Amino acid sequence: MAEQAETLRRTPLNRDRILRAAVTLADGAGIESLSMRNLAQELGVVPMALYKHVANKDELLDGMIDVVVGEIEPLTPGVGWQPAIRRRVLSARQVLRRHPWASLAIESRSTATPAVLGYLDSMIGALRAGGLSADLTHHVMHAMGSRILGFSQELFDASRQAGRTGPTVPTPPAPLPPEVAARFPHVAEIATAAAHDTGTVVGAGCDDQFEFEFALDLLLDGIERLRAQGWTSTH
Amino acid sequence: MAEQAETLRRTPLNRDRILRAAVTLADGAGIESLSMRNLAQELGVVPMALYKHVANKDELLDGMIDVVVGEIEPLTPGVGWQPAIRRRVLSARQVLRRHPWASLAIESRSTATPAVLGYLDSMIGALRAGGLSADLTHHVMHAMGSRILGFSQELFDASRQAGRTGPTVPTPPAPLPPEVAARFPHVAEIATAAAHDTGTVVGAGCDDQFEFEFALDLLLDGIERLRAQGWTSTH
DNA sequence: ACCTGAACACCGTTCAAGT
DNA sequence: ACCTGAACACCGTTCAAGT
Repeated sequence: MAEQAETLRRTPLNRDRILRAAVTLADGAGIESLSMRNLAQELGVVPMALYKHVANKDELLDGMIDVVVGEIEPLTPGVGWQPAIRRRVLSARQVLRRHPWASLAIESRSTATPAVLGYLDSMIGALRAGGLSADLTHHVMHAMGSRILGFSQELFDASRQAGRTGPTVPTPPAPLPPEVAARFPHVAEIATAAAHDTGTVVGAGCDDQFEFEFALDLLLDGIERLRAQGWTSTH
Repeated sequence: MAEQAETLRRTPLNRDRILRAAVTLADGAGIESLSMRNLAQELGVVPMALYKHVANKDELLDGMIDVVVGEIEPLTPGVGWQPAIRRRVLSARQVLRRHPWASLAIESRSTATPAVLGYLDSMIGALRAGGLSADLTHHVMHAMGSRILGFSQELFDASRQAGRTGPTVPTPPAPLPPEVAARFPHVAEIATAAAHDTGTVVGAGCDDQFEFEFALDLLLDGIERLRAQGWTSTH
């Protein structure tokens, strides 16, 4: 990283270079290490130089989110709405797993950037083209929520832990301590009964591919059923 | 608030009083106003005095989350698993709407506190008592995700905005600007086609009761269908 | 006109001095 | 032993001084 800053020191600073460096820094050292001062140091530049290209830290985060959203694969043409949405959401999930800080950053923002709006626009277009009414599509977009961008809000998500370096260092499974298991027997039963490869219900590695696809298909199948029934909201 | 600090100044400091004051401060002034220094001032106490009762700010936040979770109504006995879960999740939603900072705080934590574990334990118990296998229950808990605690992760949630004072000051509807509508026609169609009482798909007030219940019932109905089919995971 | 060091108004937390 | 002021190591951002 030091030699990276070295080689880049004399190439002129611009918004794109700042955003890419910020994403790399957040990926590697965690979002809590991303300060204007740290980022400037990484770029071999005085902190105030950043403010020529981004108005403030919020705008920096918006730009970082747009970089991430730009990595999501475009929609596959020529397939039904359900596989089209399914593939793209799973692509978004792969991207979000490469940038573990991004989901929390997106949630904290609450204002849509142009890149995010463009992403949503194409998703809505795919649903409409698949025969869903505007009314149903509206509710479906709500019901899918953050899953549209490839992340479900699990109650306890190991990738959210501070200082995590992402999928290159998989979090070790956290076994349920005996005193916890005794106090919360139902949690314990569930944790052991269906424990898959690397985790437990309260431990790490549980937001894995299977759980995500289970929830995704539960939603997509329910939506397809509503579409086939010609469902409309009554209010 | 000043006179509140006045009357409480001489009553001895304890963990409970700190947590309640912290929740009130976060409710009223927003989570970004909750600093150890501000909280101490609100309690008429020197900042360092807090550290006698909470180890650090993270533990303070854990305690605040437990206060909030403690406000959720217990399970209704004597009804089927579906209405039981439904009622409690909707109760949790009411609670979370009183404390808009809580959902983001819960998401950022990632380690379960005893109160949260107790809540999850009783929910799992209700599902198991309703005839769901341990295997299905495990996946269901994942699929429900944060919705179990009464909040869905909407892509854009107005209540997440900094400085919001909660449901007492409802956020005004944000109409879609014409240039945005022109650039993202599908978003515009959805926003206008199914716009309900106070909002648009990218504006405020969209995470309303209807959308939440729509998604909740989509999941609960899908789950009931799996249960009736005797669904088991194949992996 | 551009760049940048110092400064401002904050943080959470440590630590040593005072009682 | 307890309490607490000052201090430390940070923040994001403003602003004025230097080129």
